[in-house]
Amino acid sequence: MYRTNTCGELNLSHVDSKIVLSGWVSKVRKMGGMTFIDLRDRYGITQLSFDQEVNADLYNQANKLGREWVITVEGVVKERSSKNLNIPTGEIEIIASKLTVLNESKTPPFTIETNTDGGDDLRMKYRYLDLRRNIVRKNLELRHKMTIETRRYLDELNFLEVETPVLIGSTPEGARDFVVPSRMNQGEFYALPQSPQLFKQLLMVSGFDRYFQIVKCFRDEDLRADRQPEFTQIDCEMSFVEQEDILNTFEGLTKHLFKTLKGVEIPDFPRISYADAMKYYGSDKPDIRFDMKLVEMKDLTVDRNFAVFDSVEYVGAICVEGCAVYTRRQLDDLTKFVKRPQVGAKGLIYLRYNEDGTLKSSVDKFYPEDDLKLWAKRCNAKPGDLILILAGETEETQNQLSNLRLEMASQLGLKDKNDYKCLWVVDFPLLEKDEELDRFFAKHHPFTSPKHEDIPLLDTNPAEVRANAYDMVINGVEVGGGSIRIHDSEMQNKIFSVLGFSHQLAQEQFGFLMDAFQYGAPPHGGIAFGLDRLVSLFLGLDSIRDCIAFPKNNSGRDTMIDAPSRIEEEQLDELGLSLKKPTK
RNA sequence: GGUGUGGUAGUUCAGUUGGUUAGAAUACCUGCCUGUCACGCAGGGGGUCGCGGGUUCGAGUCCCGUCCAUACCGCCA
Repeated sequence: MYRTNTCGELNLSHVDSKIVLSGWVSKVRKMGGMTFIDLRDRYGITQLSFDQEVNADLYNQANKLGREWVITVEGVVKERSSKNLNIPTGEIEIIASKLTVLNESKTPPFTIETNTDGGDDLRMKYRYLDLRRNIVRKNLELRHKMTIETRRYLDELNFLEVETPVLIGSTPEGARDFVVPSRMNQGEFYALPQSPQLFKQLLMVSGFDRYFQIVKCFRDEDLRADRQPEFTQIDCEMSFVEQEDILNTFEGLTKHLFKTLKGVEIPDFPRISYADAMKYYGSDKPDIRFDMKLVEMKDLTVDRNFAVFDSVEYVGAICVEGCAVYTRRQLDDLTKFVKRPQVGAKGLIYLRYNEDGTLKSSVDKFYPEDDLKLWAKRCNAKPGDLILILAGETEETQNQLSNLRLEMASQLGLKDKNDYKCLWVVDFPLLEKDEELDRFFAKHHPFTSPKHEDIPLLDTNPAEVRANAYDMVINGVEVGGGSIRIHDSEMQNKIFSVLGFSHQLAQEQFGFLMDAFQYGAPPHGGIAFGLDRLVSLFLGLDSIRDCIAFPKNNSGRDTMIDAPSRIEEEQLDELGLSLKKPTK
C-alpha cells in the first residue's frame, strides 16, 4: 500500500494511528543522532522523525535520502514535543517504522519552495518541477474552482455546454490565424479558431437558446504578459435577449465567482459609455480603483502666445493628489516617462499647487497667476496637489494621459490588488476607420449589431454609429466583451457592404452564416470572458503565465518540450508542402 | 518590425575609473551536532563572464555585430 493518508491532513486527533504516507522529500534536517524529513505531496507537508537510538537502521537509511526522492513511509502518528503552528500538520510527526525509496531524484536545478531561487526561464524549462511548488499549484487550484463554479452557475440557468470544432476555416478579418495543412486536401488549410464565434451563432439558429463553452482559442499574434497564443475563453451566447439581459446575467456570474472564490461581495457594476471612458480616463478599459480623471483644459489655455497649447487640438490634465512636493528630478523622470516612444508625448507641463497656496508652473512666463488659478480650479486641485498637462491630437493625448494616470497610481500605491472595481463599458463605436487604407473595420466583429437609433447614420456618417457592444472591465483589465448580434441577413449584408466586403466575398467567407440566417434566426447576443485574465486577476498575478500549467514564452515557444520544431521531409511531402528557404 | 532592460558558479545576483588569483548568498559534497522546521557550526568542490569580432600593454568592464530572455509599442475584429 502506498498511502492511507495524505501529507496535509494528519493532526492531534490521529495520534497513535498507524499510517502510510507517500510523497517527495522536501527537506532533510540532520540534527546529529536525529533526523527530520519534510515529506510533501499536493496536500501539504508532514514531518517524519528518525531517532538513532530508537532505530539505527532506519535512521541511517533516512540520512541517505536526497531532495525530491519519492518515498513511502509506514509509521505511527505522535504528538511533537516542539510544535510548528505555521503548518496544519505542525503538532504531529511520524515515527517511522519502515521506509521505502520508490524513486531517486537528481538534484533539481532550483529549490522547490514558495520563494524559489529559480528564474522564469528555468522554471518554464522544468515546469513539471515548478508545478510542485505550493504557490503555483494553488494558482491552478483556483483556476479549477473557477471553471467548476462557472459551470455550476450557468448550468443552473439552463446553459448548455456544447463543443465546437477546432479545425475550421481561415477568415481574413481579425487576428492572424494559426494554420494547419490538410493532408487529404492538399494545398488547403484549416485554421484554429480565434473564438467559436460563428459556431455559437449557428447554435442559436439551432435553437440552443443558452450556450456556453470553456474553450481554447488561438491567435497568432505577438505575446504579452497578458496574451498567450493559445488561451481559454468562457464563451457564451443567448437567444431572445437584449443587451440588458446579457449584462445582468454575466454580472451575476462575475459576482458569483467573486463570492464563492474570494468571499467578496461586489456591488452592482457601474456603466460608462465608450465616449465617456475615453473622455475621463483616456482608455476603453479604465481602472476606477482611483479617481484622477482627465480634465479638458484647451479653452483655458488659448491666446497667451504659448504656441504649443495654441496649436494643438486638445489640452488635458490630471490632478495628482499630494504630489506638489515632487522634486525637479521626479518631474524630469515623469517627462522622460511620457516621452518614451511607448507613450509618445512631446513634453510634459506641470503646475504645482503648493501647500502655502502659491502656484508654480513650467509655463508661468506665458500665463498670469489668475490663469493658473483657473486651471487649478478646473482640476479641483487642493493645496499640495500636482497638475500634469499634456497637449496634442485628442485621442493620442488622452491615451498618453491614461498612461501617465496609471503610472502615477502605481507610484502612489493606489493599485490595491485586493480591491476589485468592476464596470461595464458600453456603446462602443461599431466601426473603426483605417486612415491609411481609407476603409472601415469592425471594432468588435462584423456580426455586431448597430444601435437601432444609429442605423440611419450607416449611410451618412458610419464613424458615429454606436454598437450594441460591451466590455467588462475589472481594475483596468478587459476581462470580457461581447455584443448583440445581427440576426437579419439584410442588415448583415448592409454591414458587409459598409465594411467593403463584396457580396461575393461575404458569401465565400460567411455564406453558411448568411444562409443560416434565412432559416429563422432568433435575436441573440453573447459575451466571452478571458479565463486566464480572470484567474490572474483573482490571484493578483502580474502575468497570466502563472495560472497556465504549460505556458509559452515571449517568443511563442514551449521551452520544456522545445516546440515549435521542424518536421521531417517525409511529413512535408505528405502534406504537399515545401519550405521556401532552408532553415538554419 | 521597433524601443528599453538583462545575460557572470547548479541557481539568484554583486563586480567601482579597463589593472593581482572574478566574489556573496543559496544549492551541492564532507564532518560535527538529539527537537529542528529558512536549524546551526566547520570545511570543500564548482566559472567558455551568452556567442563572434574589434580597441588596448591589458576587457566581465569600452565599441560593433549577433543570439537568447523579458517589458512595452506596432499587432491582438
